[in-house]
Amino acid sequence: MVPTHQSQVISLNLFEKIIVRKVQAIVEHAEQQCKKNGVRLTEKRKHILAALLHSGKALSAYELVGYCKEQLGETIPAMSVYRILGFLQSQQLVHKLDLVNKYIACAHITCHHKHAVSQFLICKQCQRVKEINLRDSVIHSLLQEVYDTDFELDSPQLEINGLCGSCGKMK
Amino acid sequence: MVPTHQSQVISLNLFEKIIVRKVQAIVEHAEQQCKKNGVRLTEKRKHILAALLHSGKALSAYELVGYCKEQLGETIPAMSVYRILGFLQSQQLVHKLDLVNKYIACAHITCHHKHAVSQFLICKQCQRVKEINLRDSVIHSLLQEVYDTDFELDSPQLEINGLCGSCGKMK
DNA sequence: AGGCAATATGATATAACATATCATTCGGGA
DNA sequence: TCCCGAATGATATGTTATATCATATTGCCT
Repeated sequence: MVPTHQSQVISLNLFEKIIVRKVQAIVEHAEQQCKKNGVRLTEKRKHILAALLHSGKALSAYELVGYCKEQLGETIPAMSVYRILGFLQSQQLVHKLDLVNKYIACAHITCHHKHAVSQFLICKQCQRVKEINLRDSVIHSLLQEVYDTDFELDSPQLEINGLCGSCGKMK
Repeated sequence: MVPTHQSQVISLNLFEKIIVRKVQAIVEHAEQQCKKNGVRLTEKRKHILAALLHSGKALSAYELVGYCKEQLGETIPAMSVYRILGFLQSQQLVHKLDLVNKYIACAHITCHHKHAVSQFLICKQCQRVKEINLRDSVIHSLLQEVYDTDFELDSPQLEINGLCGSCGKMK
């Protein structure tokens, strides 16, 4: 069933409201975490984190500058964005994807358990990113094999290019 | 036993000669391969490939510009280096390491068997790179698990940061 | 050999990503 | 309230990469 234009608008608005509320909740959670760690999640930092959460995808530093300008009417210098991203990374609230030079909000901010190092599947078509945790057995054999070649890994963060389900189907 | 200065010099020269000869052999092999594929490995392209092989590590495009200038007395514009790197990648003679924005000669140019997609272990201290091939079983379970999350990988090229054996020992 | 088409390279400009450094402002405790 | 340290702003510059048009080289066909 194809929805009418009218119903699309309504459901998009609803959807948007739900997202905004979710983002707020996550940001507040992050703020508490920061307080616990003796650091501050300032307004600017909240804006950047919220922007990443809201966009739902990986953004470059300069894309974040644009996002803040357009969505929040706030001009944040690129230098500040980089500093803030650095801070958010130090708090594990954001991860950098070196494969595409973009930044993404951690998918596990509100998880209470200590979360493992993640693997990232990056869709090279729509740029959406899925943060997954491979099974321990896979990680373990990977680490073991790398260790056997006389290399030490600090962490099994992996970034892998591919096509997500929906882009794959469109081929 | 600590070698004398004199013997060090001699062995370094010897070592260097052996390396140079090896590089030549690999470049010639690459040239034959290219001919077979109906493309040309021009002088400039040979220089870039040889520079990568000779350095034994991953280099950025601009580092290659410097290398050619210093070692070969030849000034190649950065634009050309990028184009040549693109060509070499298309021929699988060079791989790009997105994690560090550098380029490395393929470790298997002279192998006759059709070679698999590789994994790269990148030492974040000395920048040396080890190109390995994980066991099929590991790759297979990795691919399977990614597939289960509704993602398609085009290739299991992995880039992993860590410390190589010798840098690890120095810690 | 001569000329044509395709390929390769040069030159120049500019975009995209990132850091260094010094100045200014903000926030919270004595 | 004043002071200190943390955060942000402003400016400059470094690094990585691509776009585009001009020139040169190569291989091929006649």
